[in-house]
Amino acid sequence: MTAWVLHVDLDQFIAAVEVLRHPELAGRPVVVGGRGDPTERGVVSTASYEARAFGVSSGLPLRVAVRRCPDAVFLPVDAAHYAAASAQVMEALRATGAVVQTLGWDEAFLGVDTDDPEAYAEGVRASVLAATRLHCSVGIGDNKLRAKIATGFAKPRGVFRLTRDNWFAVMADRPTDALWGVGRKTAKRLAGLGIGTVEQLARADPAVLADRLGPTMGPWYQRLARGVGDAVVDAAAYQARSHSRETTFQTDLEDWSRVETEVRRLSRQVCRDLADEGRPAVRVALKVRYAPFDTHTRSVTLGASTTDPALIEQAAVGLIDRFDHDRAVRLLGVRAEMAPPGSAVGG
DNA sequence: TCTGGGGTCCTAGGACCC
DNA sequence: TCTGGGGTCCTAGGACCC
Repeated sequence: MTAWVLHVDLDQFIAAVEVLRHPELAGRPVVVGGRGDPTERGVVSTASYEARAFGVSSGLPLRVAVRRCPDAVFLPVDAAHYAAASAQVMEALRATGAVVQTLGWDEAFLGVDTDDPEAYAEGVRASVLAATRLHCSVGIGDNKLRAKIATGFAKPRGVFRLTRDNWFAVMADRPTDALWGVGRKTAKRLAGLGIGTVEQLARADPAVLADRLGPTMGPWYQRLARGVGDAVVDAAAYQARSHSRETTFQTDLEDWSRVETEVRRLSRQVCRDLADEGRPAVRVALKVRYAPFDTHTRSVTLGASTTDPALIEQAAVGLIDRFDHDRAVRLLGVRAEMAPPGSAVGG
């Protein structure tokens, strides 16, 4: 028996869940995002494969999506409904006997011991489908990084194995942003160093990477390029380090008395999230995005950790003074950082 | 870009202390 | 004042992920 890491990713999860409760939408382009109104500010959360064929993908502004695919059905995000569907999926995964570490609504790592990981992966796909009527793809790896990247090659409705044996055969000539953890900005910086592919990053001078990308990040990017990563799947319940609530206004706020009203509202929402976990805040931050899209944050460490909503709200409101009241506001956000679990509680 | 909302982690400068 | 060196905390911003 060999230990394997499997990465399970639901296919077009949010769109698929919506089609389950609106069967008449099957086969049509479906776009889920914002409040479901493509004339509003908002972006695409998930597009069905039929919509993706028109160039609609996650993160695209709804106003662009409707231009690219005028016949798409636009639906609002229903977070509670997706969370319920997600819980069913995760339960089906645990029922296979694997150690399950969730990664958001629609992804999980599975730790399994088996001599036939492909058979196990197909069993997972069948179990999830039977329990939820949802399709998923499964990446098989000798660590989390490789399993996660493998899933991209498995989609849709498939299985793919990526290990040290075929890592460079599969990845060597791909762009650096094919790696999990390298995004657009880092890929551009690497390109500036003459590093365009995974193989070039794997072979790059470690001293140059450390000097240009930082003593921690430089070596880490090189480990990514070599497919090196940890293989520990941890089923312990996820403990958030912070909670936040933010709102983009459909029309920019010019009236700063309105800003205070909204900050108080967001603070109370955050406090409810904290209360649900029974954990105190140690720090409060206020985020302001001025029109058109200029974002700033101000924060304060609380004198003592607290669960008192009045104190948290007061801290958030107090931060308003540290912003430019002559500018119009596109977005407001309030975030509370929590004491690490198990630490002493003051106040 | 017409650019959401919920998170995590790293970096870097300044304050402060010994 | 011509003002060292190291450690830690606080803060703001950036990058990335789903």
